[in-house]
Amino acid sequence: MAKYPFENIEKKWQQRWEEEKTFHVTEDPAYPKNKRRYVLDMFPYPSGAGLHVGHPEGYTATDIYCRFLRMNGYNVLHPMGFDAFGLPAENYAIQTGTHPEVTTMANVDRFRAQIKALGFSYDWDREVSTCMPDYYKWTQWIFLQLFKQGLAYESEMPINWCPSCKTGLANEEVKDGECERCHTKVTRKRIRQWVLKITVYADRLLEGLDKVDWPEPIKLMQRNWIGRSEGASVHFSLPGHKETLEVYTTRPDTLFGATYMVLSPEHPLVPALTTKECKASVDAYVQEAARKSDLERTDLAKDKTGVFTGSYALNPVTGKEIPIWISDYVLISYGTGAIMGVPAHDERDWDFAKAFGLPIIQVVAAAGETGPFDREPEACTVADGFAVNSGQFNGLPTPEAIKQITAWLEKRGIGEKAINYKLRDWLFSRQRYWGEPIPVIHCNKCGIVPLDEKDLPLLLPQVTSYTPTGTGESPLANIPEWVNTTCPKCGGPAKRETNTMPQWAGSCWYYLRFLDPKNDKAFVDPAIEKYWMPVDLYVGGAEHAVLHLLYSRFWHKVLYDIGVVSSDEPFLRLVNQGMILGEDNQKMSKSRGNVINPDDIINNFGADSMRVYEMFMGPLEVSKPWSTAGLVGVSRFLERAWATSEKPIVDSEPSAELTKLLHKTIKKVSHDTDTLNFNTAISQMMIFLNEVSKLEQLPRKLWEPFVLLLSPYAPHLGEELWEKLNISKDVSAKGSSVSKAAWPMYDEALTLDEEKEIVVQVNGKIRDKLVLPAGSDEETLREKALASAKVQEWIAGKTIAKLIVVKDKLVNIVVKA
RNA sequence: GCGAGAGUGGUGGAAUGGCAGACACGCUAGACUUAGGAUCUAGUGCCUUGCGGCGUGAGGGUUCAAGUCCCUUCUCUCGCACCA
Repeated sequence: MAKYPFENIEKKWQQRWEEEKTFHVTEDPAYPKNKRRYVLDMFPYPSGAGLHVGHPEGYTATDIYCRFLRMNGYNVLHPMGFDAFGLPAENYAIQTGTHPEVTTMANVDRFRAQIKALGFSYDWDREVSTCMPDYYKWTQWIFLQLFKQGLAYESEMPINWCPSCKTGLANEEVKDGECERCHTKVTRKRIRQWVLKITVYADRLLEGLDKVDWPEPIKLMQRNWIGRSEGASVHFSLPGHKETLEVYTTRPDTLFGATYMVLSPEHPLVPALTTKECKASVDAYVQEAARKSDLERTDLAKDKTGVFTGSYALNPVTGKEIPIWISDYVLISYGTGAIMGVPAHDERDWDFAKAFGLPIIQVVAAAGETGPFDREPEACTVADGFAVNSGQFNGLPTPEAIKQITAWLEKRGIGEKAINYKLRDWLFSRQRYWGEPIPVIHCNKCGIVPLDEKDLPLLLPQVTSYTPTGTGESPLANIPEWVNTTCPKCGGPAKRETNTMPQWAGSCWYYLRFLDPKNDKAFVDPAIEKYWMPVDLYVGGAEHAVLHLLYSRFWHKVLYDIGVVSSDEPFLRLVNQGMILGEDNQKMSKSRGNVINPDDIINNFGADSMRVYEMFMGPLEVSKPWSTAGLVGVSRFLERAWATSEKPIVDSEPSAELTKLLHKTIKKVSHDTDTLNFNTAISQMMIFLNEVSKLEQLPRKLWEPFVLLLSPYAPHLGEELWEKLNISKDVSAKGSSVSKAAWPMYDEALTLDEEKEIVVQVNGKIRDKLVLPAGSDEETLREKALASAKVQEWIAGKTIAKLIVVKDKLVNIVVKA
């Protein structure tokens, strides 16, 4: 069989689509709200390596879905753009002196060409790149809104610092104590930073998850990251000091068991609480802790360390003095940076008390435990139970004890109900060049002054050196003529902010810019925003579970609160595509040499084969290995479709059997495409084609619907086959495209079989099969089953205990010896 | 350690609690040929000469019936990791 001319076909149709703007979309009011869909891909970072086979997986899925929706009468917004600010281009600039804009634009061009070569139905008139001034003008504008809302502030806390990237990192960017990007060990550094108050939105971000159709694991990851917990604040008085020591605990019911306190080494009260005798050891410990990296303080040092401060606090319920220690197992960044030590009911406190010989008092007993409870317990128990050794609260089950002790504390003004989060504010500035300049000015007189909105965009200046200073200042700090400016408020001399925004900034809101990408009056026109938003389907990798997807939701909620967007959640439905592994079942990587290049596949097998194969590999959501042999199988399927199309088209009626198969196929492909189960939809099309390709002549009634079904999957071949079909109808004129044709309908009646194969089981084992008219009643099934000779052999001499009949499916005869 | 997900032929994978292995790859045999990642036909879970038996990581359970539901357990992948 001749190889089908995919090179010509694919080039031809890609040109046609481009020239005729086939996929250009407008806010046509004729479509009611329920006939509009916004289907979004996670836009790529245009790396120097070019497109990866992973990219087309999600892009093909959404493309098929969009084409399917259009053919079903929907107005579909399906845009693409580029996440174009980022470190690799800047690092390349440091090595070669080439401006990041030059490399980035070259990479964007390459990515665009590669993406277009796959025949996706994007509206390219809406393309955006986050590094373009007319785009980042609005990123800066959003920053100003955050600033005005009091959600952006400067801070000088010790932060995660990547010595290799020479920049600060957000908590979300640190994995296993390493920089997520370059795997360098993260150290701590104290420099001035811009921080966004994402914590203010913690509850809203949590609640919003209940409203969206996202994979549960992703929701769970976000919930865990936000890490809300309920408990109580307790104020311990400090004999000899005016201050009190506040701690946060989720187990106020264990207060009677608090036998010591621990402060984080960074806690502000440490100097005041340290007695003369203990000063030397405390100072040494504090210094040692400051020197350690986070990793050393956690992973490598599970053995508890700490020193006594020499001071005591009063346990508010027992009135006893308990010693105050410092230890690095208490984190300054969570709660109040201080804890009460309840060794009997907290593993960490148990370890600490054991290490330093501190008293351990049991205050919670398991249900049924009888005591006595006056001895030191043998093991730490964290489970709920009932209170013991807790005075008036004895006997209360844990939840009730928590309530009552909290109320008791509140009444005396020494404690109250409290809520805490693991989520920290978002460290938003980077000490690098290739990012959005933060649009604020530092004035000696007026302090921090935001730029006026009319002065946006604040352009990135040209620099001679891209090398980060490494001292905590960006390369922008080395350009005096840019840094030195005048204060917009007082007109006096002032300095520009030299930090830039992280890469997440541009990707936080790109889905909004796609709506109205050329608007220079607003970041999006409100009417257009209302027309499309929110995003109906968002497809991308799971690696963004807590980074991009949390940041985006945060910004979106702020934009909602200031009234510039109409929904409080941006992405209604999220689907994560699985990773495509190498043929060796390992993650694709240059070092393993198992990388598949999409360009090679397109050149050798065509874009349609690539698309259909990636969808045929398995379910969209799971990881699966690449197999070139599997690709060949799909390629043969398309070859066969082409070969079949070369047969003479006839208007005669197809056989009843094939008509039935056609209607079953339309039904299954329609359903499976709608639910994104592309692999089984393709399988059904293969079954159909295997039968139809046996014919000598091709009935139009079979072939037309099949071409329509195939066309979202293999759009170039689809167009070509459609054109071939319609030559006699003379509608191959300009503007005609299979993508504008109507999706085929099926007749439910024609999908039903007249005869059903009935399985006959004896004691659950298949002993015979009967063919009976569909809908045969139970009585008939029973009679026919019992009449079967094979069945008779198996039930001879036995008594029938039970007889189960499932209509149109099976008969199970349960017999006893 | 905690949390989540996944374990089905030689391979990728199908299966509203009702015929396990659709579809595809690979393999075997045959046909054909303009030797092409051809094409066509038949076969292909394991054991057994056969009747038949056994099979969805392992072990229990519920059910007339379990890949599917429940419990226990193992392995792998991912996420979090002293968050009080």
